[in-house]
Amino acid sequence: MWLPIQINEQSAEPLYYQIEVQLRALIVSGQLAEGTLLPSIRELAQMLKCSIITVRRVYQDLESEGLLRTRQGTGTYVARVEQRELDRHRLAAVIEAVDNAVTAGKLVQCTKDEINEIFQEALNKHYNG
Amino acid sequence: MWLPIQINEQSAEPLYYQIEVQLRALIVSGQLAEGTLLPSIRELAQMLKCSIITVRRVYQDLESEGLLRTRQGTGTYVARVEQRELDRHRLAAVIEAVDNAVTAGKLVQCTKDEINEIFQEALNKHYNG
Amino acid sequence: MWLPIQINEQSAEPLYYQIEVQLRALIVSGQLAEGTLLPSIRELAQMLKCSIITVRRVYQDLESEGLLRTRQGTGTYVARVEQRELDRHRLAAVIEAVDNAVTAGKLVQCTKDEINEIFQEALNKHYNG
Amino acid sequence: MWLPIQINEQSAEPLYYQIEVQLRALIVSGQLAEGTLLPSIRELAQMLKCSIITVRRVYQDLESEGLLRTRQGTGTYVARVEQRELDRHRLAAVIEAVDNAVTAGKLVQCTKDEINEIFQEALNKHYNG
DNA sequence: GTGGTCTAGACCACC
DNA sequence: GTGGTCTAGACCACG
Repeated sequence: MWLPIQINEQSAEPLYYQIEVQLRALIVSGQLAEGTLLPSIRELAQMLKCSIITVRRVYQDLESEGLLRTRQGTGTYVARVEQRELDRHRLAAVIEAVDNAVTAGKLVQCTKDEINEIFQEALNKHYNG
Repeated sequence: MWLPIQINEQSAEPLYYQIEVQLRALIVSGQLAEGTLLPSIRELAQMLKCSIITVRRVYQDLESEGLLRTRQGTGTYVARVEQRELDRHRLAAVIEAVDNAVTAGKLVQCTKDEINEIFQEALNKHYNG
Repeated sequence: MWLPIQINEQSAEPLYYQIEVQLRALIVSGQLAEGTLLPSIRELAQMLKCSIITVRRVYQDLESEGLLRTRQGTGTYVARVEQRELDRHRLAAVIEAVDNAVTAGKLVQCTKDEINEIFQEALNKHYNG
Repeated sequence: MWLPIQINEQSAEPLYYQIEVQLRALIVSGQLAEGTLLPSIRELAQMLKCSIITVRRVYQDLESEGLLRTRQGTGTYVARVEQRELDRHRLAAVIEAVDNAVTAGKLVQCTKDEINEIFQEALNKHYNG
């Protein structure tokens, strides 16, 4: 089984965190359906060329968030989560990132229009580019 | 001399980083004019209730960015920076934060409208709230 | 032949252990009489939708406790056990679980009354609810 | 700084779990007040004669439960938690253990009186013994 | 000094 | 085969 997860060696972000963010996104956006069996820890470690321990941490963190479910001897599955909870998870990270951006703008005394312009530019770059 | 810098103990961001961001914003947005004498390292550390080491790091970082200038025995001043350079600095952090937010949105497959709505909400919260 | 054994997929307890506890309870409480022929390993595995290995482990464990007896080619039977031995088995698990509960209460400095109240509530929930 | 934590080498319970249970109990029962600085990871590892990693896991788990707060370079503190939340934490483990005990009793068809008797015995043993 | 990340590798329990 | 625990040790970031 293959997962669309990219690791950026250059990034300052910890390895485990990069993986976590992307795997969480796959789950909460419904690209990995409830009940899906994920690759084993060893497999994913090999795929991502990182240590078993790093993958273990990812699975463990997401399990403690209630998004994954592991059973010894069986494997790791996408957990059953209420739709409402899923939506909350899905938008939480976005809302926080947007809030950070606006806060950064206010800090350097951007006007509402000024920051909105920057935002529309970014939006066009990502969605039309 | 007082500086409008707030430290958030709860935040996961390192102390030095929180201070750096805010002090940089004060400079590049013109709230601290060229030539202004900043508090001494010891004074600022006392004001912010943090370690001297932390403040030293902030001053050093901003000096290496060319925003501050330290004179032996006199103190630390806001450096002379070209207006063009200043503008670049001013918007750089905002642009990056905005880009992060849009990237986060794309990761969980938000539509352009969906993320725009979140953004307008944040904008209203911060500017009209 | 049907056995009233429930598997809880959500529980952290290993599969084999859940089955063992319930099957043991059926025997020591007399709900499965001495000499009763149990389902074959394959049958029970099918009934419980679990692995044959898991059921084999259960039968082996209970046989080594002297509660089951396997005859080559015939099947697995409830063994002959002295009444005294049966009673000991029957209460052993309960006594241990109760002891754990009281220990947990002491750990967080519950008073005798406090923990007794919790216990009476649980008792009412299970027996009158 | 000393912490009243006992490790049972013989127990089947994982090391990290034994430590977690006891440290959590110290916090939620108020024996470690809000804001208390805990021993450093290295210190506690030495005190308990276990690996640094084991202690790290304990601190990390309790932090993700919101009971601890760590800051790099500073140390690990008892977090600020609402009293209501604290009470919930405090009794949750007890309620669960008591429920398990009653369930175990029902499984072997104990009467209400029978299990109550076992419970009162345990209570007397622990509190008057 | 503190905690945070990542590694390699051993051994056990479960299915 | 699977995940779970525990170890030792290196290196980095923060204060």
